[in-house]
Amino acid sequence: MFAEVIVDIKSSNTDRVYTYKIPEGMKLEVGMRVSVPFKNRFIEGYVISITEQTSYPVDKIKDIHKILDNYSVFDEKMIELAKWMKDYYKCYFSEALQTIMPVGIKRGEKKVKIVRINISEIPDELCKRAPKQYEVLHYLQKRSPIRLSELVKILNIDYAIIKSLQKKGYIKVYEEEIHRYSVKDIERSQPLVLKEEQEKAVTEVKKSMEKDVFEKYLLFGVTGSGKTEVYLQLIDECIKSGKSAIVLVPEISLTPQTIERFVSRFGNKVAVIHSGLSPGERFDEWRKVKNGVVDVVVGVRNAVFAPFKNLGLIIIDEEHETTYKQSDMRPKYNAKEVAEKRCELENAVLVMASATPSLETYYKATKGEYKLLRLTKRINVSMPHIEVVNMSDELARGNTSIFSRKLFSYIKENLQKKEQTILFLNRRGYSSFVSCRDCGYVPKCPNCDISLTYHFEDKRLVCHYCGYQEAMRDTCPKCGSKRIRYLGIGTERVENDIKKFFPKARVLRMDVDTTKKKGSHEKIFYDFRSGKADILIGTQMISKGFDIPNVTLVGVILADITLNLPDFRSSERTFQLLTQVAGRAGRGEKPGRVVIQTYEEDHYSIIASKYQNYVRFYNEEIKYREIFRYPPFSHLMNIVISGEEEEEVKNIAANVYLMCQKIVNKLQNKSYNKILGPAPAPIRKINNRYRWQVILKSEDRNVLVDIAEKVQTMKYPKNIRISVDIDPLNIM
DNA sequence: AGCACGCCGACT
DNA sequence: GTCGGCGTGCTC
Ligand SMILES: [Zn+2]
Ligand SMILES: [Zn+2]
Repeated sequence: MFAEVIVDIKSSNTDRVYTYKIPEGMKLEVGMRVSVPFKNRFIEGYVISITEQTSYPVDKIKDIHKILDNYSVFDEKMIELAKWMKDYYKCYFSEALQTIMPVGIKRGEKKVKIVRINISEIPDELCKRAPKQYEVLHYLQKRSPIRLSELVKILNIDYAIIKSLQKKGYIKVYEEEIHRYSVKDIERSQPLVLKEEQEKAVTEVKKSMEKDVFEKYLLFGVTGSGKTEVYLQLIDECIKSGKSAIVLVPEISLTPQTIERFVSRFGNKVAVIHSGLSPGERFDEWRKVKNGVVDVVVGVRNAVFAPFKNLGLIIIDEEHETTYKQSDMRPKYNAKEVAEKRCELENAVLVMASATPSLETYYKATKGEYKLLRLTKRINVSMPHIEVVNMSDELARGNTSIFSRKLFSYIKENLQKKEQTILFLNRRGYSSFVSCRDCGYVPKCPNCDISLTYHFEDKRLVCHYCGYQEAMRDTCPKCGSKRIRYLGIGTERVENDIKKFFPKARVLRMDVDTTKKKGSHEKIFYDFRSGKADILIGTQMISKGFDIPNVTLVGVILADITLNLPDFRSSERTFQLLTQVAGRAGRGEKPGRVVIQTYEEDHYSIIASKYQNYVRFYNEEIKYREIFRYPPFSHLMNIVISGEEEEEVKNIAANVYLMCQKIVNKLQNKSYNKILGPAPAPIRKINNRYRWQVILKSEDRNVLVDIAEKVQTMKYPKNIRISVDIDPLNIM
């Protein structure tokens, strides 16, 4: 008997199946982790199938060394899922499998090679005789011990150098283990009586679950329409029919309150996977699922891989959230797509829910790919009163402060009434844009229609998608005004101005600076909630999460910042943000007021937010997407080239561009394909590495996948790194 | 010749 | 990703 094994090596030429012999008496199962001989060492591998025969010459086949766990990690469907992931996201098979695997499973077994210097003085003759070896020793005098792989990368050397130093006894190389750093009783709740719309949604989804068929739903429910109760009753139905359910929740809203709602209904049948778990704790939760101890998993992105044997339902709360996309690590997967695939493989039902669905999702719902369920009525929540203030008017009337007269007077009133205020300001971010203070005009790229980024160094306006450039203007092309310049405000400025105008107000600030420490985010919320401050100033983070009943005023200092992010989704982000921010005002019994300050009061995102009308926003935005062929009318792919020498990076980026062009030109089908760039990435330098990017736009996702394959297997100079993201949600 | 070092291909 | 083998080129 033979086992087909995927080995744990991240390289394109080992990304295939290797055949091993199963020794007599070894009780090997499909999906087990094993240790196998590979060249002259032992490495980890994953058994993806067991066969009677093999086409590979039997005399060359080695035996499996040993089984690593006493159970199978992946069932057949999970292996199928990994196969799909590696093809869909163009990653190695081993990476897909490791993404599905719980991190804690490896415990202390993983080893790394460590290099330690063994002499105090570097022999003089080495300097001339073997300069590279001298360099290594010189470096080790400053930093030793160090990981071998790190040393090789930093000094850009070959392993042969280490080998000869080791032979001479100047250094020692040894293996070391990687150490991992190392629910209470809640009163049970009863199902609530559903309102008509909720009842209808539950009945509809229930029908599909009973039929055991793969079905996809979009639950489009306004803020406060009781989506969670719908989830709870669907899960209840699912469990009753002997199946299990997964609920994906954005990290930020996985609060004690949220967890309590699930635990109070389903008790110890619920496992919670949040990002604060240590690898060991994660592994424990994973085991609970595997052993059938729980029926429900509530968790963040990677909870989509919860290894239920009989999955019936996946719910994705706040479906439009970008946290469902893993953008920092390979594979760059989106849990929404993975969930869809998993449901297909398991004949389960997928329910995606949002008050502000992503354009792609709503588009698919209009095309009938997702069945649309609506919750239009708010339960026990009144809609806040939303007002938009045109900041150009304020300037025209001589008000140069960052607060409009309206917002200023509302803040004053709120302070007198002892009611709380939230002032929202988008993070100034890594890029800045230019706008006309008189008419709101913002220079955009003629090719891509995204806002141009202002570069302070050379005073030029640059498009981060395609590299288009123009000189900074001194007059507005729309109205002729000379007041066209960089626009941006930081949270410090808002805090200072509040202190200046309202010296007695107690202010809390919540931004990247004040929330660096773990738990500080929660502490600020707790302090504010318990009334320790009158005004909370914050960025993105305050738009979701905790309910604060006493907040009756929300001020958006400058909606333009979000509106002009260099991203084709900036309008969508703005609408989502403003809707969420509006939901923060008046959640208690007191009615809320929202003031949105902007220079672009006629923008459809702003108008639709004012009337809290998603469909109105959607109808405008979808037109723009179609004209400029952005998703859902195409797929994007972002290729980032990084390295220490900017010139080199730029040249490689140009090569990558040419290669993409060659592939596109050779295509037989006449699909729409466009290659943009190369352009400097919005974040031009990270960790001393310069970054350039090439962006591709294609109607046919397979074209992008093919190019991703070629780009990733191409040879590059050492120190040049390539990162490919298909369907990116953030282009940085 | 003898060593240093970069490059290439194979690993079941 | 990691290893050994091999070719080149420099020094003794
Ligand atoms: Zn103007
Ligand atoms: Zn452009």
